[in-house]
Amino acid sequence: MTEKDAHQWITIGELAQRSGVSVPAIRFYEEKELIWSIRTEGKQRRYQRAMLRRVAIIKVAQQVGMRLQQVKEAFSVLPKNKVASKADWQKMSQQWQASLDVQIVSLLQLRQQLDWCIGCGCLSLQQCPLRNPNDQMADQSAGAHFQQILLQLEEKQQHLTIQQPCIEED
Amino acid sequence: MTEKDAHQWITIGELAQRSGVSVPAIRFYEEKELIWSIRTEGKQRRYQRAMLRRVAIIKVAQQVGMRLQQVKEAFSVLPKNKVASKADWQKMSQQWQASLDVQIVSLLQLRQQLDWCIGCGCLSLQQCPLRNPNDQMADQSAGAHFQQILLQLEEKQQHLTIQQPCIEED
DNA sequence: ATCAAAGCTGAAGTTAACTTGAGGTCAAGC
DNA sequence: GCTTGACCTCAAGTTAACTTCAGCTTTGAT
Repeated sequence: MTEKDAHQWITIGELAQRSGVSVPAIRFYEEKELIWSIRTEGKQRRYQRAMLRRVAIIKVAQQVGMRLQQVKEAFSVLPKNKVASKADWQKMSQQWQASLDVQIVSLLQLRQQLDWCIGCGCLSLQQCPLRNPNDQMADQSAGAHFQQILLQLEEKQQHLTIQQPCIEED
Repeated sequence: MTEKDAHQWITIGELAQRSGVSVPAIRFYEEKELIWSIRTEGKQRRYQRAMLRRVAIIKVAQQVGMRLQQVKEAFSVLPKNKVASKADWQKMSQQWQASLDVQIVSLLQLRQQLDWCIGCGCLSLQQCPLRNPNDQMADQSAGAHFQQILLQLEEKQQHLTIQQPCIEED
């Protein structure tokens, strides 16, 4: 192994520590084929640094209620046994967007249902999104209020941080 | 029981069917104290129509990755043994917003990470949000792009419907 | 009065996503 | 060359959120 090659591969402990998940969890992800490794002569796992990105994505996806199976399916468009290129990730991105958007909209609806629908007094009225899921956001004031929530969230994002330790690669 | 009283209480079967979850699931939620009922002389459960709202909230919350325990905690600010008032729901709403916002921001980050960060070529660059979680969205173009995503989502919401059968109450 | 559909309890089974433990092997610094 | 922390496999245990099953009771329509 050259100096450069040595830099290319990391141990399971390093992957675990730097991505913030446990060592057995990493093995579990590999068993489920969300990530992959090569083995040393002594049968120990060595991961490419690029796996850090995958584990990070797994973690975020789980935080928002996705199953490992869904993540695996999303990853399935990425090439096996070589590092994914920019184009590969782009392809995955596109295929994932629809379900991500459904997820985001669900959350926004939940937030609205609590923050706005209930808060503004439509608890028992016809225009409540909960009562009329197909017809929601129909009137102007609803749309305006929705946009306002989005703008507030945009601000909030500058300050919020999700738990995501040292990731540094490629 | 008067005509009006009879209308007030629904069976477990009706609650299940109209909220779109199974009968055992309803019992399970009650056992976990997310909902409650009174009993008939013959020990059968009878629910207030208002429980439909709770079950609906449970379902949406689960879709976005929340645990029943979290939902229970959120519900805990609502009054026990009487129907929650508008003020009660408002109180719950406020207490839930912070964690909801974290959740939404996580999702938006995931979406961005795939759709924007990777798609635009910063996969291996310093300004990637994945690499610099504390410093993200710092520059102008990032902010502009983020806002654009939000606006697209707003449109999308008019067409997307989450699975949520007949809810009609109070 | 009867009888089927709907309900009841309690216990056991299921799936996802891990964790914990036992018993043995590798590799890197002294 | 040896020791010790990191790694290995395999198996069993755990928690959440239910589902399924067995055996019995209630309800409501005829």
